[in-house]
Amino acid sequence: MSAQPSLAASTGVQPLQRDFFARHPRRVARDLLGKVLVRSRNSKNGVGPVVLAARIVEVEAYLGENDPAAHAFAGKTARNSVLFGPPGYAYVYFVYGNHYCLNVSCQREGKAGCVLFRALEPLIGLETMARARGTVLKGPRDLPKLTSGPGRLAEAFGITRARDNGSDMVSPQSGLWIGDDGLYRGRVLITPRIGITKAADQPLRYLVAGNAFVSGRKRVT
DNA sequence: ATATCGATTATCT
DNA sequence: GATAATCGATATG
Repeated sequence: MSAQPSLAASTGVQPLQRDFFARHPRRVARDLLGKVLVRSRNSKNGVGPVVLAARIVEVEAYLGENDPAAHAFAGKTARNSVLFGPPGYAYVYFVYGNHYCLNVSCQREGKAGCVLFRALEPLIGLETMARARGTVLKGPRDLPKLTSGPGRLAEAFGITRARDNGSDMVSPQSGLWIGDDGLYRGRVLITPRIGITKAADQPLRYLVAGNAFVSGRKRVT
């Protein structure tokens, strides 16, 4: 037994294996629904470790060099090099001069592919997320604005390219990882991807049916 | 409730 | 110089 309980133990979440990500982005995207994104890092004022956790409820698959909408489409560059590396690593990019977006690499070295995180359902550390978002929680109505949308969830988790690009999302020690708590059951809905102009018709967006934290307008299904 | 628009900068042509 | 895997504010029904 270690002196401190492991983060996996304290959150009740077991990290995913590398193999999970060594598959086609469509498979990975589908199977990421219901898993848990965990942030752990030392706090600045030394009060204690910061732990954030949220359930993944909406993602999009990007298919690499054959997908006109993917950052990997034009080949490997300094910006997207993580996508061409091994699976299970964080690809963080900056967009519209304002926001960071989080992806996880898939498939295998040399074969780019990834999944974009679009919405989360907060589980642990809601107040910290609200602070990071520059808001104060007054009621349940405020919760979706914390983590519904790729830019919002990145801000809530304090994700930046400088800090997190290239992090190993299979290792709790990296401070940003994905795990399974075995609790989730939900129905999956598949729709076209959002906010893109190329290949906008392909159904590569995966979401949990009826979940209140999914981004975009409410939908009756 | 839905539509439109401006902000702001890394990256690529 | 143009564009962008977005968000929040403002305008309008």
